[in-house]
Amino acid sequence: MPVATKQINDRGEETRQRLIDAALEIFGEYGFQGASTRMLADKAEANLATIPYYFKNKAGLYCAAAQYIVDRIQKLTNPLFEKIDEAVKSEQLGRQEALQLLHQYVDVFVGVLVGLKGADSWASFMMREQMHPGAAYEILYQGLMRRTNETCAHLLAAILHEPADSAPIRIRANTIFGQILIFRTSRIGVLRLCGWKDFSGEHLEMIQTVIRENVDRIVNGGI
Amino acid sequence: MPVATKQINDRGEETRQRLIDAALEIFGEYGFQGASTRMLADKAEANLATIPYYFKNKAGLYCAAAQYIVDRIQKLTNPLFEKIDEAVKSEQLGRQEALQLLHQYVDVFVGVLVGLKGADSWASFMMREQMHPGAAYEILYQGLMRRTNETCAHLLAAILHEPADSAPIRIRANTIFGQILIFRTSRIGVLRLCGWKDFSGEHLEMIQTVIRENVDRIVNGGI
DNA sequence: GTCTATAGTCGGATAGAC
DNA sequence: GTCTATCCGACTATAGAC
Repeated sequence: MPVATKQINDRGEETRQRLIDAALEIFGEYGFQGASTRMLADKAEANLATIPYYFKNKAGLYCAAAQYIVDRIQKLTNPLFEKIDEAVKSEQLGRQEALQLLHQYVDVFVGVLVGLKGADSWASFMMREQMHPGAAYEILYQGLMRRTNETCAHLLAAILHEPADSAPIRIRANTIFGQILIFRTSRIGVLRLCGWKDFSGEHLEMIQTVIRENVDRIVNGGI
Repeated sequence: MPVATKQINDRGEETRQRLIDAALEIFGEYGFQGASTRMLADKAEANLATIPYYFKNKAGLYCAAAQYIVDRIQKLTNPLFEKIDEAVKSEQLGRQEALQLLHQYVDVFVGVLVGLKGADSWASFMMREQMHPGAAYEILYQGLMRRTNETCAHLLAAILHEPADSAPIRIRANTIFGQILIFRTSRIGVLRLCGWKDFSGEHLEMIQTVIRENVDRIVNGGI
């Protein structure tokens, strides 16, 4: 490929990526309807007409942003998911090993949901779609939520000796995830209640420790 | 007061209330920016100009809707809050009694957050403000969140013999609330994962039972 | 207290130059 | 691939009749 062509392509790819970065922030803050194409283009330092050029329309950019979130989070969670899948499939998953994997599950999601810097807009984006499914809901559900829940359910099933798709296991998987999620969905309120400025360092560790303890107690009470 | 005057006032009050009802639904679904005054007026079957007349502007209606949510939820939670406050102040709050009150706390909030019909728009409204505080945040925080968290913290403090404002207690109070909240914030996803159509009857009872069990195990593990 | 009419602004999308 | 210019519809808020 000639150098000139490659440079042109790269310039286009950069503009495309700047639009997605801007979309995450702007859609995250104002929602689909609240965000205007002018805000998006300004934030990306791109021309207004580049949005229909690269993404067909505003909704196309919205879906591209959702897919970007899915890809980025999958990179953080997939190593653990694959490890757990393998352990579950091997059918030799002991109680202690499963509990240890559950601890890692908690750690990974506390890291991603509570600790990850710059994930505020990702979280807003996802929670909006959860509360009011729109064009990007299916992308997020299929790409993230389903596997996240099923992985936790499989671990609980191994520990509590119940089928992974039974209602009590599904519910309990959600109560575990909910203990982490609240520090994201109610982040500002929780920080204020605790008198903290952010969830960093020791605060993050405390949250992790408490939730790990809770999880231990929840699954051990069911012996 | 002459009958004629009263009738006029009532008609005005009715219009005002219809606007607030519409505001809860429309703002809940589309957010502040996504909702248009035309949608609001149409839904309320009121004239467009009644919005600035009664609430000064769109933001005024938004805040009035927030205050309405606070008032309605307080009516559902205050009886329990007052009972708990009294028990805590009496300084004779035993472990068993505190645990029983904690069960009632779970039941009330599962009822309000998960089971309450027509609360979808209330929840959307509140979660939006949580994620991106706007004009109504202070109304919701002072009116609902603060007391909800503090009440749970006081009960945990009585059971675990720690100060109510210590970080571990505050965190644990949030992990308990988070177990309930997820069934609201991720309602659609959870229903889909469980293969349910709604959270009614036996499903609601199962959620309540699992969370109660979890709470028992969490606080009893800390002996 | 409610209505119509309208002013003034901002929205998404497109056409066509470069 | 990026830009300017522009169309046209939708928006909030107000003025003034009833």
